Amino acid sequence: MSFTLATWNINSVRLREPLVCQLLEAEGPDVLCLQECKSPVDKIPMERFRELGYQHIVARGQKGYNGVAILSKLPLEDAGDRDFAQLGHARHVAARLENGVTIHNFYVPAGGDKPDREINEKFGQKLDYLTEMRDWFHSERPEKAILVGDLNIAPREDDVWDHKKLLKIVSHTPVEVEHLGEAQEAGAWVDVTRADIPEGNLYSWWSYRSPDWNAADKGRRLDHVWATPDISNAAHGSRILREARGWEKPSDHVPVFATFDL
DNA sequence: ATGGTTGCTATGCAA
Repeated sequence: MSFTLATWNINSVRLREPLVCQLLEAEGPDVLCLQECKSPVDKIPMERFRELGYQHIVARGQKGYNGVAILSKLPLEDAGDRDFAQLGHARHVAARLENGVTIHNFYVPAGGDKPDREINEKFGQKLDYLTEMRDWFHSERPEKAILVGDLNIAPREDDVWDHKKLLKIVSHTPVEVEHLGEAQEAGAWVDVTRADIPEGNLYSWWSYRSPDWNAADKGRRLDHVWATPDISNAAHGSRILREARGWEKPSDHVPVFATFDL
């Protein structure tokens, strides 16, 4: 059995319902994980998604902020959620496919502007969120699992447009990279995208504030696909749909894909 | 050091 999965920070699922449909029609992933839906679950426009064959939907939402959803052609069951760092935010949901694979969909806190928890509470919350992810994976020891989402950290030098310029910019500071690395290690998660594409710069996000995103290309790889070692060898075909950043009324993030042969 | 843009929702906050 083979299935293709995509992850996309959609930055309002209601505003961008047409773009979600465009992606589902053009690419037809078996599973699409969305973040920043910015919608209560009962206001997610599910009808069009269902018409396109995505009959199975698991979501967590809140008004205006955060929100995660998993749209699937394949049957899946809700596998719960966790409120890491007790923020009361809809930032995680899990679902289980019939083949026993668990999919974790994450939206890690962005962390505010200043990379200093003494003066910026949000940065501390981001680090705490990652620490609690680490502790949970350490106790849980995930198996046959895939973790995707907007992790709001670009860990490698070639995950950003200028490593040195970004060392003090939230999303690429050493302390964040270290926290993310500990969470990854605790679950023995394999970075599927980088296992597939080990060389070269990779970005999944370009700021709205950069006037000519394509020419300037000041991107970061904030969106990730991880898998546990028991299934990571089954992953291939990773790609990042850069062109989606140029679509009409785009999200600032683009979809990241991987295929699993299981 | 600062501002640049977008979305939600009605004013500033979060990203």
